[in-house]
Order: sequence, then structure tokens, then C-alpha cells
Amino acid sequence: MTNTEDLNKFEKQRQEKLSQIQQMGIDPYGSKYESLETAERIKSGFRENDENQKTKAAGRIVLLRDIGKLIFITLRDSSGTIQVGLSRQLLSEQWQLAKLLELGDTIGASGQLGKTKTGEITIWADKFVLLSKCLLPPPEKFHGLADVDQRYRQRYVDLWANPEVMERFKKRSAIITAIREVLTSKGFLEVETPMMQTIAGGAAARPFITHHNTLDMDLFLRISPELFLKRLLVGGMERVFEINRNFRNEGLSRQHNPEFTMMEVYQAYADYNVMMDLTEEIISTCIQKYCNGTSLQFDERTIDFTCPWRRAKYADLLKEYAGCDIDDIASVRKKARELEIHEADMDDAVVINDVFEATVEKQLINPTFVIDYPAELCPLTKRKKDNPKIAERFEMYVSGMELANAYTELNDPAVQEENFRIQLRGQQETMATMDTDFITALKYGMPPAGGLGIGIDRLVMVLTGANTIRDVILFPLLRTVGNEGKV
RNA sequence: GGGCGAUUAGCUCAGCUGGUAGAGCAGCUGACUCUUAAUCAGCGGGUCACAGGUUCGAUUCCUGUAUCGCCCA
Repeated sequence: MTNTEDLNKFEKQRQEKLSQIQQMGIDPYGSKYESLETAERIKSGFRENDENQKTKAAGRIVLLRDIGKLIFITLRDSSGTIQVGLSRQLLSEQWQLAKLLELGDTIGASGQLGKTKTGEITIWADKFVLLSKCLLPPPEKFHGLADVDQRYRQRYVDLWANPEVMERFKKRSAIITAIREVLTSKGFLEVETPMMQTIAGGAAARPFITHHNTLDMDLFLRISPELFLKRLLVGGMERVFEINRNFRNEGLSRQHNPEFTMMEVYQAYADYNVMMDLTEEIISTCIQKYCNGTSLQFDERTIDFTCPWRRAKYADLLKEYAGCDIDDIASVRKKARELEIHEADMDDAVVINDVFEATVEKQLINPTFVIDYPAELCPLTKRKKDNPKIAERFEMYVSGMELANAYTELNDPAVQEENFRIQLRGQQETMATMDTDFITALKYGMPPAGGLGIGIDRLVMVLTGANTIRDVILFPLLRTVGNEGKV
């Protein structure tokens, strides 16, 4: 709990400076300020011994050293920091305002670029403007904002108080751009499909429910775009992708936020092998562009992304790490009991998968394609021609975390309808609706295809070394606190 | 949902076995025209998360609540 009276004391002091500035006839919230150079460009473009380098920059005051008749300011913009020198000599009539500047204020400054005696590139301002007054005390200048809760709730402070946070989100944006570039250069069309759906399909997860008033209709926030993207394959879009949010009404963890960003891509006339190559290409491109080399540090381990990545069969991994044979269900159930999985009233496939998750997943450190899943776990996937018990599906793991999931897409409407029926049998409430329109679409004929989903948040975690998903989502879902929202 | 831990000044953190609190930064006053987390001198600043309980006395011990973190489901 913050003590509002004390907070008011600091706020009051800043308010007083604000009114002093206003009494000087100055607007403390500025206006258009253009022709700026970024801090990094100013520094990289600096020419020694050039007496005539004028420049103009704007940013937030993150450090301020007042030496009397000379003030040094460290200004932070989105590119980095630049030092601004304010001297009484150069700014005779603006000097009074200069002495009122304080940490957190946003200013713009223009003037000659030069170096100080100690070699710091500095804008010696002949003019500056207050662009926005900061009325609340900024975080501690050296440690930044450390309170985890406050960092997420007040990301707008976190972003400038902790430069590595800004860097991480710039990297996130760059990663998504790189993915778009890879896909569009290969002829994939970026599309948007409904976030609000009348049937929450395409995955097994509990959805969020909302309501449309005029239509008096309950809607679900989508748990997956899959069934809509496949409709586009039926429509003749042969290569499509979507990068957008999914919503799952389930627990929160290091790897789970209720809303998360998913990239899904579908390619007609392809299969899951093509999707494996595409996964390698997309992620390798991101790593080449934004990391050094082909390996990186994550979770205190070195992860080697050199292609090709390991491709291992689900059943083989189960044998390797759990020590049981997928075809010997008794041995799998025995292992489940050892792992304290309550297997008694579970289907065979579910027990197998729980054992897999408990034993295999965390062992998959370097990128690994787990291929050929038990068909029962994959209602939307085509079976192997020579073995109908196995589905052509892979999941890709890094550091024990699922990053991607892909299938050779099932396009036989009769098999799909049967799979839906089996799936619905074991479920209740919100999930128990058959997407008959999707079956209708398949009846018109969907080309054979490969489909792939990559969890963007988790990918960004791995590529930026973030150990919780909250560090790669600007505004992660948090509990409301106190009387937030009340006026 | 379960277990463990945290919550002390605006911020970052100390505070041993119970005796109503400290530092640095920030703020205020003053000095300083080359600082780099500027420095120097001085000053102010706290319902020790919240609510109960034990005690002569609780920031400290106990219980509950809230939020966050870690681990597990």
C-alpha cells in the first residue's frame, strides 16, 4: 500500500515546480518537436574535430548532474542515451527553466554536438524545450524499478527505468517482423480470422465466454484459429498464416498467460515434414538475425540451434526416458503409478501422454522434433498410411518447453466427423459442440496440407533469455488490486 | 488448488534471540562551468502490507486476509 499523504508530498513538490514553470508563461506539456535524431545515431555519426555539427534530440531525463552554472543531463530515447549539456552562458534567458528540470521530465534540446573534457559526446544546447513534465517521483536511478509486481502493472515506467526491458520488446517486435518476412517471401498470405467464435474449436482447452447483446448470443474467445484457417485452404488460399492472440481459460504459470500470441501457418500440398523444414527456417532466421551464432543461453543452459534438429519418434522417446513400451499399456500404467499419476480412470492415450509429459519433455533441451504421436491424441491430424494408430504430428521442444506443434492436416470429412464425435464423447459443457460447418467445408474438399503453430511468446522467451512469459508480454494479466477501476 | 518465501521511507535495501527503526538514491537548503550512479555540507521524511491474537511491550512471535515470487498439480 502506498502512503498517499507521502506520495502527495513528492507530487506536491513537483506540482509547485509545474506552477512556477506555468507562471513563467511556459507550457510544461510542449507540442510538436521535429527533425530529431536518435541518441544512438547522434553518437555513431559523431565526427571528431567538426566544429559545425548541429543536432536535435528529445527524450526523458534519466540522470541529472547539476554543477552550478552547468548541468549535465542524460537523456534517454527509444534508441539509447545521449548527454545534453546546459550552461548558463549558452542559455541566458532559459537558464531559470533549466534549473527547474528534474529527473523524469521529457525535454528536447538542440545545439552544437561536441565532446566534454572527459570524452563524452554531448549536445551543448543553445535551446531546449520542456515537452512533458513528470509529476511523480521516478524509480531509483541505479537499480531501476525492481518490484516485480509494479514492473508489470506500470510497464510504462519499467520500459524507461530498465533499458533491458525496452531492448527485449524491441527484439520481440523484430522477431515477429522476421517471421512475417520469411513467410511472405515464400508466398504466404497473412490473414485474420475470428477471435470471437460461436464454437471454440481447434484445440482442447477451456475457453472464455462473452456475450453479444444485440444478437443475444454467447460467444467464445478463440482457443485456436485452426478451423478457420483450414476453411481458407478449402477456399483456395494455398498458403496462409496468422499471427494473433489465442485465449485459454486455464492456469497461469511461467509458460502460460491466458492470452498469448500464436503464429499458425498452413500450406496446401505439403505435410508435416515440410512444416519441420519451415520451423527450422523460421527459427534459424530469427536466431541469425538477432543472436550471435547458432547457440544461445537459456535457463542457465547452452542451447544449440544448428540445423538439422534432432527428429525423434514419440514412442522411441517414451522408451528412452520412461523406459516403457507404448504398445505395452500395462508397463505404461505401471510407470504412471510410479509417477503418482492417477491413471485408473484415464484412457490409455491420456495415460501415455501424461507419462510422456512427466518423463520426456524436460529432457528435451536442444531443439527436438517429437514426431509421430498416438492417433488418439490428434483428432485433426492425418494418420500414417501404413499405421492408422500413429498420426503425422510433431511438437518441437526447446529447454523442456513446447514451442511448436504441427500436423499433416486431416482432410477426410468422414474421419474428421468421427474424430469429433469421439472427442466430444468425453467432454461436457462448453466444448460439447460439433463444428458441423467445418465438416461441410471439408466435404467441399480441402487440399492435403501441412499446418504449423509456433507460440510466439515462448519463442521470444527463448530468444531473449526471459525465464517467464510475463517478461515478454507487455501487459500480462494480473489480479486487480485495491480499488482499481473505481472512480 | 497445495507447499515454501517475500511485503520496512517515493525508489533500492539493512534491521541478530521481542524494548515503537537505519543506509544509499530521490527530495529540500547551500556551494560548485566538464560531470558520468558527479561531489561536499546541512535538513526533512515511516500506521514496518492489512486485520486480529499472545505479551508489561510486537517491525520481530502466532492466526487470518491481500498481492507478488518460486516449486508442485
